[in-house]
Amino acid sequence: MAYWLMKSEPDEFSIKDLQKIGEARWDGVRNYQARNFMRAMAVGDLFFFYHSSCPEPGIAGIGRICEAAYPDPTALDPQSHYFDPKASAEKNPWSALQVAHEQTFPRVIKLDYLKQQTALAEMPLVQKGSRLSVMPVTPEQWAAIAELQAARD
DNA sequence: GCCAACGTTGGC
DNA sequence: GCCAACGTTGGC
Repeated sequence: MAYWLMKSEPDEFSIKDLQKIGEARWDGVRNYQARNFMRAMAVGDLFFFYHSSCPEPGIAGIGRICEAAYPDPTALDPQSHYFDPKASAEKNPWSALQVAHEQTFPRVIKLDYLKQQTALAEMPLVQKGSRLSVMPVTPEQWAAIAELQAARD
């Protein structure tokens, strides 16, 4: 079992949206590095659900992978915001996942607080200029964040 | 809304 | 293969 972190703009899709519907497709990723991480995910893997481009950027909860990577249908849909004219049914470079809600944190663990944690200094998330939207999380980092979360409630 | 940093595109 | 121009991300 592996750990990950995935970013989403809460205006588009938030941890509460996932909680409401229970399970959802994670799609629209259009970056090769992020896509490669998605393809490395296995059923049962856990991920931190991160809220980006919003008033309070930070980790908002936990989700679980319930279906491994498959071709992202939004790349083929001309109506979709994520439509890729270069993709075809035969050759679709983009991947989607099915994810399930696991936990919504009572309070978002804010980015500025995460940045203060020396245990998390290696995470792309806290590094200047990094825009990676899907990234691996080490067991140590996962434990450190879980501890931050537990310590506050 | 600004802008730094990054990824992608395309001419050469 | 280089690199300038452009588009996007995402914090602030």
